[in-house]
Amino acid sequence: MENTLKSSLMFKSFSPDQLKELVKISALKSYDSNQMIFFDNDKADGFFLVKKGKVKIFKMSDEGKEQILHIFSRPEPFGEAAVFSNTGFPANAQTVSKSEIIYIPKKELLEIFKKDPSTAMNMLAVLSLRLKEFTRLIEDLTLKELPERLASYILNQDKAQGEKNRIILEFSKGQLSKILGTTQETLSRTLGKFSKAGLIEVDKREIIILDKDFLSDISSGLENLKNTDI
Amino acid sequence: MENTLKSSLMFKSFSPDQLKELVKISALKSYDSNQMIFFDNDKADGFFLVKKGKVKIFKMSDEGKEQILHIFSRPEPFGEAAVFSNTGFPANAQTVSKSEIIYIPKKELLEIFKKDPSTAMNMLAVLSLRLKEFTRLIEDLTLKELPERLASYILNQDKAQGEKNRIILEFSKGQLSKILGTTQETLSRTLGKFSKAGLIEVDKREIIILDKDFLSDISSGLENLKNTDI
DNA sequence: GTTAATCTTTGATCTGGATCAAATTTAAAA
DNA sequence: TTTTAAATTTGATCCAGATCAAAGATTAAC
Repeated sequence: MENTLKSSLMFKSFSPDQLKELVKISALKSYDSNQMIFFDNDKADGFFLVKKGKVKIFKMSDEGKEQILHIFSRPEPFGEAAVFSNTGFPANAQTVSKSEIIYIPKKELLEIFKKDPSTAMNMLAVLSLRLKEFTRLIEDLTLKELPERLASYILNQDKAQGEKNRIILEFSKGQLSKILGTTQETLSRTLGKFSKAGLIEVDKREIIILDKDFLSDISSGLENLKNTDI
Repeated sequence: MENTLKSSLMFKSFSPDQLKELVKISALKSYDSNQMIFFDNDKADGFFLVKKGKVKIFKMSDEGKEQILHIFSRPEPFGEAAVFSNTGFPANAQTVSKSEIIYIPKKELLEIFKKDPSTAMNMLAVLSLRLKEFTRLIEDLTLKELPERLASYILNQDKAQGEKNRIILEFSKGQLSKILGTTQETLSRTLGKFSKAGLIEVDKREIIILDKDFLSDISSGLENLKNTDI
């Protein structure tokens, strides 16, 4: 647990003693895959940190359509905003795989902030980055078309996985479609289009990048496949 | 200037002395209507607070399409996130009307935080609320249809303007369409549909609410005008 | 290894809202 | 007031992506 806490942006500056104290007030909980952690609007008495596994934060419409805001992995915190605004959680949280989650109660956290104001500054940085990320998400979802978003996703993922021109999708295509703000069917078709155009090769959860330049042009809106006669 | 600062969520707990000190480090600047305050990605050395007028925060695509994230008025702060994440501004800022803006430089602000940690807590609350708002914006833009968003907007605005069943639009319909994530033409048509269905009456920038219940049903997705033969 | 459950793909069709273009209306300037 | 510019409306058409339905492919369970 210490390792996870220490490696997080929030508590990275903690001394061994502070970490010990933090561990004392934290609780560790195991979750199966697809288990709900909290629901939109639930009262928030604390926040969470992923120790193991993956957690998706998402909104859901009455008709059951789902938009994923973010999928968190180790050692990212989630649910923090609700703690400081004294409101309910702003969205739903559910595991995407078997997970272990650290829970840090609000009351004790505020004590820590008092003792060590620099923690609050770290938290400000965390929230600011999150805000910036959401700004980009809004931009992507409202000003860009799906091929653009998909190409960006593939390239980002390639970078994150070590620029091997070959990525393994972290989650199912169904989940991915909900991150990209589309449906399973449309994602499937768009991947198909990319394949036929010779940009990628898809095999189950593996994607091999064949034409990075073109993919990059699509991701920045310079190119599209509309006039490509495939 | 003191009044604006004091009435903001961030500095509401400041003593007269603290306020005086804050005023000393702040700068006041006047802007014409439609003047840019900063651009997406600009380096951020401080943040802003609206003293007078209105400021829109927005993203813009290469093709010139624009999505408004928020329009701020007195005494709301904007551009704060960039200060704490040490990154550029996450979007563009431009006045929507003649405005007066208070500028608070980063370096001095951090000093204040050190002296008075409770300010940092206020800032955490501000950022958290903003985050929650963006979460709702993403939900609205991706999971709801335009009539739903428009009905919500009208009802919210009515509440904000004193529940008089009669609202005056704060800005042009062109701007409004960019808040609602659509185009001028489509907004015009949707307002027209609402009018024909007897829900509202539109006269220039004035909207009179005739059927609040139906409007409310539309805003929560319970109703739509698809089967209404108008 | 067979069966069942889950994911993914493919085909056919539909639709909300965008786009293009032109006419009106409203507001600002001279 | 008249002129000019800007904002808004209306009409015609188009399209990205959703939806519905069904077949195929993977994966997990027994």
